Amino acid sequence: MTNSTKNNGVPTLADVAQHANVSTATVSRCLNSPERVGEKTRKRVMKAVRELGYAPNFGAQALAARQTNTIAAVIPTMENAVFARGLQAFQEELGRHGKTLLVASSAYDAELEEQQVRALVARGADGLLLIGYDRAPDIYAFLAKQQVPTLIAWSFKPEEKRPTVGFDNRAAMTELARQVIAQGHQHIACISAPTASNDRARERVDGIRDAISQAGQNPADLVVVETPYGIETGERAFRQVMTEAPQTTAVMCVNDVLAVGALRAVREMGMKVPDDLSLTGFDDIEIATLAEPPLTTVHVPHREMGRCAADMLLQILRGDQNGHTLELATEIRIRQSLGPAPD
Amino acid sequence: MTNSTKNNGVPTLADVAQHANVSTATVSRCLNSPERVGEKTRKRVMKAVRELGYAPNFGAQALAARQTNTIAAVIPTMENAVFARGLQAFQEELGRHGKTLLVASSAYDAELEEQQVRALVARGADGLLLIGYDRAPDIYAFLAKQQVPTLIAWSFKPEEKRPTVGFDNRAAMTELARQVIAQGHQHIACISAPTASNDRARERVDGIRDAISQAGQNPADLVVVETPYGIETGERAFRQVMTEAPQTTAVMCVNDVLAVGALRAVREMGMKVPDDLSLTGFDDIEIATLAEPPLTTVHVPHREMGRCAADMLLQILRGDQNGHTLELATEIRIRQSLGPAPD
DNA sequence: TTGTACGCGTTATCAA
DNA sequence: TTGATAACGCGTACAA
Repeated sequence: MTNSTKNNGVPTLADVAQHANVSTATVSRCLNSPERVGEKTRKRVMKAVRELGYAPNFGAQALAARQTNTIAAVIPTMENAVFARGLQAFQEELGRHGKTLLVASSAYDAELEEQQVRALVARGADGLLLIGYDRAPDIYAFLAKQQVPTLIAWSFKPEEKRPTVGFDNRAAMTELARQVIAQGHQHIACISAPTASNDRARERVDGIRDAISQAGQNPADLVVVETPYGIETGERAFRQVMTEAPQTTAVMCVNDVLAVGALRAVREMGMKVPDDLSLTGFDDIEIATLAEPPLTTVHVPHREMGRCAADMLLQILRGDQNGHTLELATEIRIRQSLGPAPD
Repeated sequence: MTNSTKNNGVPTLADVAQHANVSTATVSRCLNSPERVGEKTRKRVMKAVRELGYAPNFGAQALAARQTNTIAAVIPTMENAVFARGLQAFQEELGRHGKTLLVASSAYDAELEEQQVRALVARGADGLLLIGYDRAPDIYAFLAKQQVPTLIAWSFKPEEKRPTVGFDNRAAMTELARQVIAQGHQHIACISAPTASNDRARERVDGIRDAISQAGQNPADLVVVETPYGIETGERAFRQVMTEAPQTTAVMCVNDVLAVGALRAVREMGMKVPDDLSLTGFDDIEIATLAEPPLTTVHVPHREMGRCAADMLLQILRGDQNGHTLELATEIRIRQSLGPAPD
């Protein structure tokens, strides 16, 4: 009985070896370090590989080689264009280096994220990409114990020492808020994603407060409405803002999608942007320029972040001991949704 | 020397077994079929698992169990919201059943797709999700040989017998084109993605031709400009359309993103939609309603498709021999970008 | 209910 | 340059 017959018809190394009249070791070498095999032998082996349609068994390979060439990422959701973009670039760069991407999404749920991390590590991920710093300490402990190199993206706090590629959410939002204040707005409100386990959102809100302080006003006065991600939720949140703080003249949203939702609500309520009310977003995804009027927002280099994340993680896996922290620059994009405060 | 010391400090089944004073078999059973283990023993074992931070070694598990619990998908790009959405739903449903998603994107490149498929299969994917029917026959042959259950999504042709979940691109577009023609448009043009290895795009274009035929006109007269995916490319394509066929009064795009690009070009050229020119899209993603004016388009249930795809693939993996073909309904969404033909 | 022992398909070490 | 063979960590018949 040939091996082939046993293994469901899927050819194994042994089958190839038999077919080419060499040992399994030689076949393995042909595939992994061809230069260490004689020209003639190699040709014969490769022919056998093709003829049998051989592909290595992943489990066996992973077990013996102690690595999977697989990198995992846990993101909040692929439906958010910022993550889709970043991940696309991340994957492309990984692919160039022979690595495969394993993805899971947490739906912005901390507990689910923990499950996903464990699942992906169990699936043999050689490295891991996570979004933002916020998570339970035991996740970090688990990753340390399992020795899974982990890179944090989308956040950057100078005082954090974990390997990171991201931008300073707080500083970026402060800068944007300054511009809003410079337009004479005294009553600013904020629509935010839930900040409980999302340092990106929290930092952005705090960034607004920083600017308010710097302008000599009381940051505690900032009206903040938290709501899950989505256009519709942004719409509802805006109505809530205007109920709680009808004197508001500028609404700063922590992302473009919420801002577009708010924009809709503004229209439905019969007001004009920016004449009656100014609006800002964050991320600078396509809908920011498509919106009517186009959104003032913070441009974030998502693709570059994805690409850099891949490079850095690869470097860490290679054992490079350089400082693995990279801060990317953001840029304020002033567009028509921001105007002077009405009298 | 304990096993633990050998294995880089990462705990193995044997470590847990020793820690809990049972055999490795018992630990394995605790994890995979807890009901076959005594209450007390199980508690002790699970405690050891937690204390040691044990996670099963993927390679070993895959090798022994002969399956990876991993499903792979190759999509054109995650940056296209339709795939991001579908894949998100696909992943959520898989997660509910303990499966992990492996993704790769082909950047709409047939050759790259082939590489990705081979890579993912080599990574031990238990099943595969592909977009559309079009691909080289040897890919299908390879998948058959490797016995990897494969499901096609985003397309549905009644005559194809491969497991499929999708919609009839051609019929949907025909229906939309009928509505355009009903508005009096005699000179229709089309902006399409490259049709060479993309049956979805090709079918949509052919759908327009069908409607033209049915209206008693010559389908060969349809002006078609092909261009890669993107807003900017849509813009350029529109200019080309108006150069080649200035008499055009309606431009049908094979997706919303191209349509939004065209919409921009229309504006820049000083024309009005829909007064001077009508425009349609396909997919009904968010930008379709955000555009000014909102786009007439074909609504596609992307999330449902993703969810169904997961269910069907899971069913196939389980060995269910039912007919694995599901046609989803699309729906025309008439919005303001479509108006009567100008005189 | 629990334990023993073998097999899974590779890689890597060592010798030839 | 090539071959024999021992890991690799887990699942699972089979035995107890």
